[in-house]
Amino acid sequence: MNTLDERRKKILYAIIQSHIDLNIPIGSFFITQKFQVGLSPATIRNTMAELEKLGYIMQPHTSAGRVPTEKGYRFYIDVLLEEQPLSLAPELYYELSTRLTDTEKTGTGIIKEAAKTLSLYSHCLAIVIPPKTEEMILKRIKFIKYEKKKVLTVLISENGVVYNKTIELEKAYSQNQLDKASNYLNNKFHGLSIKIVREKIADQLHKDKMICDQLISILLTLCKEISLSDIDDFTLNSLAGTANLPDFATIDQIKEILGAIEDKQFMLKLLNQISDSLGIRVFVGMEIIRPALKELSMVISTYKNKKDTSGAIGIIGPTRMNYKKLIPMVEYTAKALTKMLSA
Amino acid sequence: MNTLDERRKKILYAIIQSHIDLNIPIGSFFITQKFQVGLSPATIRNTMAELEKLGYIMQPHTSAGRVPTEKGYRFYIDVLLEEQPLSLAPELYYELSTRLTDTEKTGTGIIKEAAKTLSLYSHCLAIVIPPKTEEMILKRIKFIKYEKKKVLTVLISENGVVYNKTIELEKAYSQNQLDKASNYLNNKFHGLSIKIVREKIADQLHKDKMICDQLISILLTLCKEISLSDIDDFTLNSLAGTANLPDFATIDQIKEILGAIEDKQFMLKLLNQISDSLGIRVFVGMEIIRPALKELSMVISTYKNKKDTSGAIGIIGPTRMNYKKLIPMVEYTAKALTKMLSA
DNA sequence: GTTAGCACTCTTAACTTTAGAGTGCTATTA
DNA sequence: TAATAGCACTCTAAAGTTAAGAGTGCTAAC
Repeated sequence: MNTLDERRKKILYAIIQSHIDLNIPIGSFFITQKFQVGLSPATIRNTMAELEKLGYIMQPHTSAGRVPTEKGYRFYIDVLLEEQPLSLAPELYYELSTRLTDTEKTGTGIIKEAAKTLSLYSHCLAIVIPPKTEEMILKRIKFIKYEKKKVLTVLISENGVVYNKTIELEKAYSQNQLDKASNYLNNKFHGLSIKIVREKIADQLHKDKMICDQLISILLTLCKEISLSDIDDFTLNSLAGTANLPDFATIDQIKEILGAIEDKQFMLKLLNQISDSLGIRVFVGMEIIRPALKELSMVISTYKNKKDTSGAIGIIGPTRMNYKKLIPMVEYTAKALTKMLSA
Repeated sequence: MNTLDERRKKILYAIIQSHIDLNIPIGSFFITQKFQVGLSPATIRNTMAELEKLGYIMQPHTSAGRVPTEKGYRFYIDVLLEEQPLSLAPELYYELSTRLTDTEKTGTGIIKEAAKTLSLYSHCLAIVIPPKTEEMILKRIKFIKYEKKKVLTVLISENGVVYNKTIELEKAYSQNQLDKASNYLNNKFHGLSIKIVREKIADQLHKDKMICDQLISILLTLCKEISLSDIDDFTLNSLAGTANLPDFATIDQIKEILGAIEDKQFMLKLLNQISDSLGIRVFVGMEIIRPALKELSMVISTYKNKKDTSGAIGIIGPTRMNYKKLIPMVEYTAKALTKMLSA
């Protein structure tokens, strides 16, 4: 796929870079002016015709310059940008380090702050997916009774992310019994993930003579109920928290984005898809995800915690976004977040 | 102010109602067709000229029909709509009652659900302001230690709204001490508001010999720290949760709205302003609040709990929104919410 | 292989035209 | 005297026209 000779690469790069900067179709004459390529417009035109035949660029209409196709952007990101070192806007260093440290925030707060900062500097919509609850490492768990059979579960993960979930039990338990249950869990399962806890709990319970029957049933119910279902709140928060809504998108597109993000299934699928390929990932033209998101791209990276599985943080912007600047930006933010969360 | 004779009222009503329905300037001929007013276009034109002189309507340009001014809308809402019974769209009855009851949600969940439903049926942006933490009635309070000096405070209000707040104490306490503190608070102050608790705590403490010194300092710190500062999350959630973004607003306006809503000060001011005048309140042309919100209006109502002070729920939409339908809608939603929360 | 020259295409902006909606004024009617 | 018909007038919005310019592809020359 990356079988383009040097001249073609050079010209393709010039076209895409110029189009990203100026948001206009790029003509042959323009390139001779902006880039010292040592060729005449006519020659460039020939090469452009070839690139067009290969599917990297296209003409909006017969007498216009060329704009990159999705294939073109893909090549630009995968091949052309790889060949040159990407530099990070230095403002972000300072901003992220101060924003993420000076607050005495919980893990959740840090993650949100990172998203806000990212949005501010990228001028895109920032999105965050929190670490999977399933694989979250338990630091503390507490059950608080607040109605006959209703119990509020508070989970605190290793890195300070707090989850609340109300669950309804089959029968009423006293706060005292609930405290026993949470103490038991805290002692036995501290430092393990919910997933593991659920798997081990049956084994453990009947070995441990000290546990009364009620406790068993409480614990089983609890572990069944604690699931991924609270993911949505969190993601949306981080999105809307970004005050500067994108200039690039139409209202319909924003609707579509919000719709997609409200869709839990979608977010989970996305997270799975990217957490396989650790590190940064760029989606060009998101129509695979939703048809209406054709002209949008997403740059997203996983972040990790001390032991937990990763969440994801990234941005959504126009397909012609400034990848050169934004890819390192997302990358750095994810790294900074990882560092802060595992500190 | 409401000194318009019957004919003028009738014609003003016809203009505003038609303009709301069709979003076009309304001409004299149109009115004779749509309303059986028993007058000729010429007569109506005369009346229109008078109404224009009085400032209730205006012409976008010389040869156009008339559109309502803000003063016109104000009059329409305060006088004209008062004179006729407003009816509630019946779908909402069913929808709200099922949505708010069938879920085994906490108070927070109920409030959010109400906002979502409201947004869905009004096609506007729904906003919610949660009840003031200060005056929230305590049902349960719990402190969970999760780092040396860091404590997660979980408050559950009378109506099931859950608040989390991380606080940092001056010295480290054991979970055991914290449990004592929360038990003490639960016993002594159950059913009172945070505000009252704070006021009474000093008195109570030195009377009660059973309390050790550490506990006193914990409690004082806690009550100092628990403030209104967590309001923002909640409001934003409820806003963004509404999937259908408004068709009416420009991107700039949406930005502005989000900006305003992120502004804690603004929300608090707004809440205070409306909670004085219990019940529903309509803001026409919100440029008082933010200049960029000139063409937007807000219909907002307070809702209450068993004993708590009220929060607010409402919608933001175009100035030419369908008040006739939306005012009772917001009103009913607020009432339904009040009912559910105090059940 | 590269380039200059040139005819050709197509878009965009500016200007012109036209139809029609709605008005205000005046004279007329009940 | 209040209501109305008639009419000239104004202004907008849509459609049509024109002209400039940007960029191309092709061909012939270097």
